[in-house]
Amino acid sequence: MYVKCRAISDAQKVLEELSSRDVVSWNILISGYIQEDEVEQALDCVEQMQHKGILPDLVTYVSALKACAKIRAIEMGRHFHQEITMQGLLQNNIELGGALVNMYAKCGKISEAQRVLEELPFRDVISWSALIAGYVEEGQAEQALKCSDQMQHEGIVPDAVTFVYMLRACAILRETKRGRRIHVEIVRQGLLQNDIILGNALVDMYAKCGEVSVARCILEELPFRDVVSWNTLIAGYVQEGELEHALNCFEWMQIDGILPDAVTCACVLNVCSQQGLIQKGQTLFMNMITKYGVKPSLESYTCMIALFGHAGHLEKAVRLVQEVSAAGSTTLWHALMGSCQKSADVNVAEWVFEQAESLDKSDESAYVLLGNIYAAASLEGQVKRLEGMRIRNCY
DNA sequence: ATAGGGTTAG
Repeated sequence: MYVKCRAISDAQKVLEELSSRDVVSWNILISGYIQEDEVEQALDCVEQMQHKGILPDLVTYVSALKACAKIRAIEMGRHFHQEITMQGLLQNNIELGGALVNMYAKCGKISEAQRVLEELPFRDVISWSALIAGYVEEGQAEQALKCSDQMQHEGIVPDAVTFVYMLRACAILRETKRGRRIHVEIVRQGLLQNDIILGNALVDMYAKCGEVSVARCILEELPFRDVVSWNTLIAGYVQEGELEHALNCFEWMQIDGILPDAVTCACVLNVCSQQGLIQKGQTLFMNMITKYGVKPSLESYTCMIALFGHAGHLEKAVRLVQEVSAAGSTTLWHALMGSCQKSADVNVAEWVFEQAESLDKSDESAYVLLGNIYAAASLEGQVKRLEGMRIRNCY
């Protein structure tokens, strides 16, 4: 109950207070920690239970492998694999096989994942999909599609998850034709009616293949859309250089009742920055906090500073740098000085440098950047003078 | 009673 209510510390407390604990109570706590992304704790529990003389069962191993997959702990994963083999647990349990293939695939050990799959007494759509996923994540899209063929040759029908990976493979290869065949199959299975993730993967496949207008049609025909659907389409337009359309989608998504998230804001802010759309960028930057509940990241600031910098609104840019913590300011001075470098304006760069210096004398990067700008303008004397200053101020 | 694979940027 506590695990399902996401009150993991209460679950832990109850477990500690039990007069006796069996493998099931431990398994429940372990799966709870994994659910909360507290993977180290989960693995710790596996050790603790063994220490207390309780042997892991196949459910424990499934969770343990999932934990290893999450943090790419290949050595520990191999250790569990060994224990599983010694106990002969793979012979009669299909879930364990899937978890094992997934663990190797997530750790980037595709050939081991492949070998494990081949040696399983039973293969199903899940263990196959885990392997296909591994190939896709490694960028080996051809292999991923070959696997899906082989799977179907064994009489196993792809499901929504398999299709997501097959579509991603097509996107990597820009294989619109193959993607379209998969699309037909998905429609035939009626999978688009209640699966937004699959719908989004389809939109993404067409977008990445350069068919953004098709992607848009798919998006519009989905039974509903979420923030990822719109982000995918916006990214597609950006990729094709259709920035106007990208900005329009930003409006459409809000009309559609979807609140932009951090990904949306990052994309749109980049578009504003590329296009020199100061007003739009500034409005978005303000709305992030007040309307969308998105805390501007360091990248958002970098974007705004590049935008202000290129437009010559340096006071605004400097004020923005002053807003963020010292930890991020180095990056932002880089961005600001960088925008001076592009316009090759030595005077402006010097002014920005003075602003930076008055804030943080120990920061070397401002010296390096101004030095580069002097060098680009062949002002060797200034380079030397600056070097002298840097040595005095930074050491 | 507890357990396996999934989407978007740069």
